[in-house]
Amino acid sequence: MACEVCGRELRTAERGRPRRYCSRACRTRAYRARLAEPPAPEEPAAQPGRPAEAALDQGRVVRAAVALADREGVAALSMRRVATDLGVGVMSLYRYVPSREELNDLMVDAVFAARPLPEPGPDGWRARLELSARQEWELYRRHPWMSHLVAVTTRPPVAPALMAYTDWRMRALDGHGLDFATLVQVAIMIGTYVQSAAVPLAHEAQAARTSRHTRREWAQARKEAFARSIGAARLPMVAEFGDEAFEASEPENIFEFGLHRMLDGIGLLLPPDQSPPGPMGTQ
Amino acid sequence: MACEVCGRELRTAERGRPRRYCSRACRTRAYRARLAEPPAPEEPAAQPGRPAEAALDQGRVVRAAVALADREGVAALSMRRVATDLGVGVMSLYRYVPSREELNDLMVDAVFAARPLPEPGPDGWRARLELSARQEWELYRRHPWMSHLVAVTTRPPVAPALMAYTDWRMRALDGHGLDFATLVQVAIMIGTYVQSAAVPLAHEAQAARTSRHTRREWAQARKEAFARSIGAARLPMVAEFGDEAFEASEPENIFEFGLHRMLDGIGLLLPPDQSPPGPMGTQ
DNA sequence: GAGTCATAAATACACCGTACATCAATTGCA
DNA sequence: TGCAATTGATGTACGGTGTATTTATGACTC
Repeated sequence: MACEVCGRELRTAERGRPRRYCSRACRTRAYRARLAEPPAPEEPAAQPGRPAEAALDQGRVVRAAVALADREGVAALSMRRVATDLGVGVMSLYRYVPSREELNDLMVDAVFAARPLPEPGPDGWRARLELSARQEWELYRRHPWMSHLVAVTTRPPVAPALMAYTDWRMRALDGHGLDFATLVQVAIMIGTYVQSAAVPLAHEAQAARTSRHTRREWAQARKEAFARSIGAARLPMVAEFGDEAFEASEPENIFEFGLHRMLDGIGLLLPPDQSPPGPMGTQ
Repeated sequence: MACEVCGRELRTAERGRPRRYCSRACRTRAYRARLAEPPAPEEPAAQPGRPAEAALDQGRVVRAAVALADREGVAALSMRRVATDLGVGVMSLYRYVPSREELNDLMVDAVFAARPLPEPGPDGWRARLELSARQEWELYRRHPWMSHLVAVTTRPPVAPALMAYTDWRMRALDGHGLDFATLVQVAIMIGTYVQSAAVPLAHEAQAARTSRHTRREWAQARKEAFARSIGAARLPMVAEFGDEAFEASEPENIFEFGLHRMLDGIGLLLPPDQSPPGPMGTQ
C-alpha cells in the first residue's frame, strides 16, 4: 500500500476504491507523465474519457496567476483568487498545478521563458554577463512579486528557463581557462546577486499599491525610530544618512554598483592579456 | 474619528466607549510611545493602574519565538505556537508585539544584537569586511529561518542591530578616499549578498528536519526533470553537471567564492598603493 | 447498457493573523 | 471610601489560507 509515484505510505485507504497515489500532487504527476510519454505534446486530445476540449490547461492557470500577481501584488495571490479570475472552482486548478508551491515555480519559469537571453550574445565576457544580469533585473522590475516568490519557497525555484540563464552565463564566460566549477560559481553568484538586489522592489511595488508610504517616508520614519531607540551615538555613519545616502541606496543604484564590482572581481580571475574570445558556445 | 497614531479612519466605533486607535498595533504603539516619553525608560512603574509585575515582556516573547524557529523551523512559527510555548493566550502576545510582521523584525534584531561586530575590528579594510560578512553568514547558518523572514516581509527588516552591521561596514572602509555614497553602497551590497546566499540554507534546514530529501537527491531529481522536459541539448553546460558542479554550488562555497570576488571588486575602487589604514572609526 | 476514467466542483478541515469585547486587578483622585 | 481610569490577560469569532476528500458529470470503450 504505497503511492505509485513517491512511495509514501497511503493513509485512509479503507473505504471505496483502492487509492493509488498519496496525494493529488502525485496523482497529477503520474497523469502528466502518462500524457508526456507519447511524442505529441501539442495535441493531447483523444484521450479516453477526455472531454472534447478542456476548459483549462496549465498554461492558462499560470498565465492567470502571473497576471493577477502583476495586477494586485503578491499578497493577493492565492489559489482561490486565481480560480475566481478564471471562473472555475478552486480545486479544478489542482488538476493542472500540483500545489501552490509548484505554481510559484511555474510562474517564475513562465516569466523567464518568455524572455530568453539572445543567441548569440554580444562580444566579450563582460558585456555578456552584464547583459544577462540587466535582463534578469528588468524581469524583476516588471514582475516584482518574483523576487518574493523565489525567497518564500525556502528553496531555489525549479524553473528550467531560469536554469537556462545559468547555462547562458556559463557559456558567456567559457573559453578563458576557467575550470567548470568556477564557471558554475560565477553563474550562480550573478543570479543570486540580482535576485537579492531585487527584493526591495517587491516592497516598493506593494507600498505603491496600497499607497501607504513611499520609500522616502519609510526611510525617514525608520531613521527617526533609530534615533529614538538606539541613539545616533552608536551608529555614527547611519546618523549622517541624508539625501545623498538615500539616493545611493535606491535599489536601482545598488544593483548597478554591485554589478560592476562583481564584474571587476570576476575580471581578476582571468588572465590579464586575454584577447577577446570567439563567438559564444564554441568552448 | 481618526486613529490617533496612524490617522486612519475608525470603523465600527458606534457602541461602547469611543475608540482611539484603529488597531491593537496602533494602541500598542501609542502605549509604548507614552512609556518612552518620560526620561526613565528603566523604571516604568507608578503608572496608574499598572499591575505590580507583568508575567510577560517583549523580550520573553521574542526569545520564545526565536527558540521555536530554531527548534522547529520557520514553518512552525505562528503566534499561536509561540503563545502555547509560553503558556499564555494568543492575544496576550499582542500587548508586547504589535503584529506578526514586527515580531519578525524583532527576532532578526535580537539575533543580530546578540552578536555585534567587534570594536575595534581587525586591521585592514579587507579583513574587516570579510569578518563582517563571515560573522553574518554564521548567524544565518545558526538561524536559517532568518534569511526567510528577511524576504517574507517584502521589505528590509527594521532592526537596529542589523543597521549596526551596515554602520560597522561603512566605518571599516572609511578613510580610503571613498565618498559617503560609495560607502553606503558597499555596505548594503555586502549585506544583501550574504542574505541572498543564505536563502538555500533555510531550504536545507527544513529538508533536514522533515528528512524528505537531501540536497543531493533534490539536485539529482531536478536534473532528471530537466533532462525530461527541456532536453539537455538546449542547456549544454547544465547537462555536464556532475559531482564537481554539485560541490561547487554548495551554499557555503558559493558564499565564499562570491565574497572574494566582491572584495576583489571593491579593492579596485581604492588607490592601489594605499598603506594600511589606521584603527577603525578614526575617519 | 455497464464499466472505466478524467474533469470539475462542493464540502470540509486545520491552520493562520488579529479585531473585538470582556474580566479582574490595580491605582489615582474625589 | 468609593469611583473612574487604565492595564494585563484572555476567549471568541471572522475572514482568510492551502488542500484532502468526496461527489457529480460527462465521454469513451467494451
